[in-house]
Amino acid sequence: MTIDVPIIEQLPELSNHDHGGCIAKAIRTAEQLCIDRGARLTPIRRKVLELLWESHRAVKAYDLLDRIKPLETSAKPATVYRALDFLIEQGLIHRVESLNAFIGCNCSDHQHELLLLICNRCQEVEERPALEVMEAVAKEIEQAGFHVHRKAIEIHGLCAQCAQLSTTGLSSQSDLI
Amino acid sequence: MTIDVPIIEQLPELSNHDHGGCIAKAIRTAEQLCIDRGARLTPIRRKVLELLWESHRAVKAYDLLDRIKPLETSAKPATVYRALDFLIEQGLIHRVESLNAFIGCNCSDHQHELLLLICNRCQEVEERPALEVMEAVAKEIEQAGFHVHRKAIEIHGLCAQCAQLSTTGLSSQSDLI
DNA sequence: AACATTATGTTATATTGTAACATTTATAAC
DNA sequence: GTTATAAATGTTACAATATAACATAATGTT
Repeated sequence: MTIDVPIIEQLPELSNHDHGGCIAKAIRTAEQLCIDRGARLTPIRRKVLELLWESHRAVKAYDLLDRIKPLETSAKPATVYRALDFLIEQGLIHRVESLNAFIGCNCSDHQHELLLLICNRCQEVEERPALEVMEAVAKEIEQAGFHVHRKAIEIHGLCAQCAQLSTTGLSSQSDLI
Repeated sequence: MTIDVPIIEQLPELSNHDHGGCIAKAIRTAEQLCIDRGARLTPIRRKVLELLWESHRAVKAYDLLDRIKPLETSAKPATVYRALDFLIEQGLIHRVESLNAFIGCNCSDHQHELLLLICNRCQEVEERPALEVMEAVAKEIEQAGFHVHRKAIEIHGLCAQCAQLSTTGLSSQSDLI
């Protein structure tokens, strides 16, 4: 006999901050930004953004779809991918290339060149502007005569808290990806 | 009436170097490395490696499969993915996360932390050790208390030669990805 | 030769993402 | 307000990417 608990419930929740504040702020920011740009944060787009902000984990498109279906019975893959496309265009979310997944973007100053720290244990993703990294990348690129359109800098490993757990012997075997 | 030419034939070939040398060297290196480690560079694995070295472009798994099928009629997706897994484990190729594709690795000294410059026009991928970038990343990560397993640093844009073509007005419209 | 290990064959299916066209909803022009 | 236009969504179908599970074959070890 097994107990059928969604995997997400089994993961450690390390965002021990007022996450409600994160969500509220993200939505408010998105609303204002869309107003300023004359872009339309429709109910579907808004819902996808909210779902992405329910945690600091990257979420897969079909997981979003499963969450939306009960609310919007007509939702299909295209529904979700279109909303994601819109949110990416507006810089409100990021695609995590190495996970085929998406996260809300909290770059306060709309600086969209950043480094993602992806924890293989708790699955949380931290965005860091990492200005010195960006400068070093810019230099390297200039040397190569390359002209940048887009950067994806994704680091996998263990976040500080999960690394702590590992050294204290509480780790599972699944953190060595 | 259309002429049915494989897309790869329509792309500019900018690797105007002795590419045969690249291939030969890569295979020789792989052979020696596998001997040293007691790993088996079987015909399938070797063929996949050779195909990845036919250009400096990232190649998709199913394109590899199409190329292998005529030679190994029993080849299936798993055939290719297993070979790719092996080659990645051995550090002989890279997965390009942002393309879901693969390239031969030429890090001479088996330094496998590197930056990929991916040209959106000619599709060529340049690996660069980018030591200063890696140092900056290491610092940033240390500040975050993060423990690295794996890095994916992928820059999309135009390589020097394609950028040149763009400014001289020979560009297509498809290079702004 | 017998056994264990590794690699490959094979079937089926899961996951991720797009194309194409129809319909609806919102915005702009009159 | 009605009409024209554009934007967004609905819908169907499918393409592209990837893995699981188990069977068979090849290789290495004793």
